[in-house]
Amino acid sequence: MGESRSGLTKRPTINDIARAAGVSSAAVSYALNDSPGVGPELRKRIRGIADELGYRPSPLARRLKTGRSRSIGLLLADITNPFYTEMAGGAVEAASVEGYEVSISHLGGSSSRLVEAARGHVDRYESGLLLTSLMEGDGALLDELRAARVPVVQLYRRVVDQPLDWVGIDDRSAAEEIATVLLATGRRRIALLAGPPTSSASAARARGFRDGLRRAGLRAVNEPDVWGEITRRSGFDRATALFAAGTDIEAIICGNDVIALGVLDACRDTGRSVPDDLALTGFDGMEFASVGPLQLTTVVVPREEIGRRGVRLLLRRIAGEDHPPVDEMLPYELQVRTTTTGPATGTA
Amino acid sequence: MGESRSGLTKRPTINDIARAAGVSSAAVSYALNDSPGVGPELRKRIRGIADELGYRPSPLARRLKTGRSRSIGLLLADITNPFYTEMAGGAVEAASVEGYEVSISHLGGSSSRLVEAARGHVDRYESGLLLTSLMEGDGALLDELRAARVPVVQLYRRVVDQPLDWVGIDDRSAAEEIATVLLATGRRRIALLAGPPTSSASAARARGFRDGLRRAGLRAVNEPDVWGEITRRSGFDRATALFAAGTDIEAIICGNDVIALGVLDACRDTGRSVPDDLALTGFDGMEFASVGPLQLTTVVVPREEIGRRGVRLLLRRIAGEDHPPVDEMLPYELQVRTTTTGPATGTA
DNA sequence: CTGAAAGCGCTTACAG
DNA sequence: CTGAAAGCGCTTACAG
Repeated sequence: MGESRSGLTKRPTINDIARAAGVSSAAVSYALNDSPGVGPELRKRIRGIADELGYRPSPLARRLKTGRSRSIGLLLADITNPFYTEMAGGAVEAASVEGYEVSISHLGGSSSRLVEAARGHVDRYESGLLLTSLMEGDGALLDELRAARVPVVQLYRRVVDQPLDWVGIDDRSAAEEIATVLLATGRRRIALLAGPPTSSASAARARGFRDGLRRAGLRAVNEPDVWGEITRRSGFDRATALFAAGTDIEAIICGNDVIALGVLDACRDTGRSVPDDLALTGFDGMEFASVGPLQLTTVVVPREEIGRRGVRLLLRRIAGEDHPPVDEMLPYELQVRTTTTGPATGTA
Repeated sequence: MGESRSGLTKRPTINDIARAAGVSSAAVSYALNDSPGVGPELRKRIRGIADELGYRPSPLARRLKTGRSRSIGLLLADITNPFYTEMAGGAVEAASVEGYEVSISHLGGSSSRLVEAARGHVDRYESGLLLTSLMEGDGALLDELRAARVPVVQLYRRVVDQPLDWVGIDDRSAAEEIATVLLATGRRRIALLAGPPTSSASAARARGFRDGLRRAGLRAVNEPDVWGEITRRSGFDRATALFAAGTDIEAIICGNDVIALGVLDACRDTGRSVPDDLALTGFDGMEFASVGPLQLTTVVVPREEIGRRGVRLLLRRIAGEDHPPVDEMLPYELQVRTTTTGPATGTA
């Protein structure tokens, strides 16, 4: 201690204020934090000096000392995926209302970084975690977090049998509904391009699609090879393969809107028109599902609301509420648009 | 309420290891950080104990002590906007290669939070900042950061006259090119729906569009009211107004793809078909610019690469390189697609 | 009401 | 080569 250093941009600390005010640094801390321990006029004087010096508290020091923070972590597998960034937007908004900030990390598509990212948040004393894009294999991480008593909420995807809060929609029901809508147009020869079975959401949707078909006495023409990635590329490849195989298809049910985009690419390449030659359904209700000539029949998932609810659930856990795991199912909206209307080729 | 220490799960610290090994905590620090100060066999023993205890260093303590971090901050005005999240993806990737992490913050659309978010990164000893969505009015923040000697790189948008690194494309030239492509189809009565003039990118694009028109002896039919927001809503509203005013238009040049989406909505509502009734150009080259029947003529901005280059520029500054501000202009790609082809109504 | 002291978990000159 | 000590910037029992 003693001499002040002449750093180029040494920021003022609590000690600088204390020195200027002729009090202890503890008094400064009390004054700045509305804690008892200093009288009103001293408090005022200290605050004046703090303002004058342009003092900003060090969040690092505070966290280190208290072991707490008004901050939650949000893990994004791919920051480029609007499905999850919209949840993030809702989460940030809801958190900010409660005076929490959310620290977002992006795994760059490599799920092997999930564990290390989650630990990073814990190591920074984040008070809870919002987890997205969970896969079946992530149970070990959830076990670890639970053992460490870190509050966690699963957003949309989940790991089965984990006693942890979750918020999402009833994927199975929604999927059954959209299949039913499609069947009502008379199409019978239907292919199914689902997501990966390791995603709880994709699995539930596939179950619903199949339930819907079964109730009409049908099964997808490409059973059991219905699983794949939820990328545009995968949709394109799988649709192209179906077309090339000469399978006579009247409709394709897609596990999500992005897959449907890939199918549309394949239709364009093969000169098929939608819905005349081929009907199509998506899932998610992304913004691009409705642009100009393209009007995809889909299920609108309330993504922002999922983010907001996730935060609220998490904050209750952070506050110490102790109750059995909550499953929060939000309402969804079925959007029936032009990719399933228009002339049906089938006769039902 | 009150303080609930996560007591149950006390994480091991350097001191626990020291105690277990019968050495000082300093020795542990040396051993774990490859610093000299401990012999090889002691080092090995200490590491063994650390592993055994499941030790993870506290990033907070380290930052606080050293005042440094291998972490950079990335500010996103809106995490929901794919134009910028793709830059973020590139940035995270490039940073990770160099052993840096990037801490992403989202301002929820409120640019008043920009200053506070930027300060937050600085307060956390982030070693540099990647700034996006900068507007003309953000000069004061940049001044402050420069005074504080915080390395900064501007991504895409910039504030004029700021002696700071920047990476982007030549918006003016690209805009002139796309206007020229449109003019080559014979359309003469053209409207311009630009972004806000306070965005350096929107302004440069507008300049380029106008240059292109001027070279053909034309000006936009809606001059000088060409400015607006870069939202789908704004595109819809502005196009609807033009249509309602009965202005005879053969084409609309849009400041970006999202605006073009709104124009497409308006075309759909008014029964106009693209490009027969109305030609259309976008800008950005977003993924949704090319889905099935919609094939928008646009300029593809290398978004990921901008993120990567931004990181590299920033890391050089962090490493202490001292040279005049760099303007890094990346190549772009003109995508001429169906919204400008097809029957021209004009005669050139 | 007030202040001195200890300590969060590290790193790093500095002596031995 | 080794370890003791100081300190990063805070907070919070604790004693006066």
